[in-house]
Amino acid sequence: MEADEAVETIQHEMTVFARRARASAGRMHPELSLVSYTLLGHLEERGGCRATDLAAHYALDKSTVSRQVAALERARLVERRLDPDDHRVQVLHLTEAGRRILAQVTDSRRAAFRERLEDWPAEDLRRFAGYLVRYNAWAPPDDEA
Amino acid sequence: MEADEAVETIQHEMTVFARRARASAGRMHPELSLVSYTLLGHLEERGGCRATDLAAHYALDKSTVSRQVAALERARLVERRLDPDDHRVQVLHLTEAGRRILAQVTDSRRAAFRERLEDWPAEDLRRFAGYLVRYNAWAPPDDEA
DNA sequence: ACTTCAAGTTGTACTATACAACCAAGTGGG
DNA sequence: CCCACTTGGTTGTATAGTACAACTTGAAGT
Repeated sequence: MEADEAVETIQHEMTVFARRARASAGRMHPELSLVSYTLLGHLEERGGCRATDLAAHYALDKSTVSRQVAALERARLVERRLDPDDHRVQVLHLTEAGRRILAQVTDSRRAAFRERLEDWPAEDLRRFAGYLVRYNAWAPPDDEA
Repeated sequence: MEADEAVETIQHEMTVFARRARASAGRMHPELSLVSYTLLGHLEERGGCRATDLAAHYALDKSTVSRQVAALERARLVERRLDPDDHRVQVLHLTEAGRRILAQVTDSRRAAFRERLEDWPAEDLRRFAGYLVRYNAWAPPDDEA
């Protein structure tokens, strides 16, 4: 395979993947959309942050995040704590239920990935993981993420 | 990196990518959504097919395809030809304009990918492409695509 | 204090999608 | 030959996710 051809293949396969991902994620976990899952994961990693940070980090409009967070709060997966120093700010935290659901969905996603990748040699897994990190780390001129 | 860790990284990075892809594809090409682009590409490859085939191939509801195709027809990018042997069937074909737009978007997407991948050694490109093909080729128990 | 800025919410609109109900055209058994 | 069934497609309706614009409230700077 030529390098140019490889680029085209990458383009094609990434496109295929992108088209499939949301729908299949939704089918796997009707209880937690890909976006909600991502936001919950971010909260877990950071141990709480502001809606604005989520919006900036994921290139979503603040209104979008506002509604997502409202839904997550209704579902009792996150809670908001008013920042005592700046009353405009609501710091978002996972609830116990949120942590539980997140862990559960993460497990089930992990199981799906494991199954999908179970026949791969360890060396290929490592390389593939590395390539993906490198691919995603690329910062576009006008950042997209 | 351990193999398990690699699987987690793959999961994480694929998730990140999936979340970003549609939005950025939309921003790159407001004139042709990712789905429309994919459908047009399919028509180009096959040189015409039925709406039902598109629906089956991309795991989309026939109503979804119907509306997408209707929009593409309104935009004069595809045309429908009634199958003379079976009047239920409409065979879809790219129009000249459709071919043109498709080529243009493909070029611009290709340029974006090339830019993103320009610093990669050829060997890495080849391997990455191979991994993606292999990843996407996996047929889930209850197929998703 | 008045202006300006920042964080969020709400109104509105649009796209992609699914499911169900439907129509129209073939197909096959009695 | 007719009626039931199947297949390809459209339309009605509902939902999720998203953006943009207008607004509210609180903070900060001159």
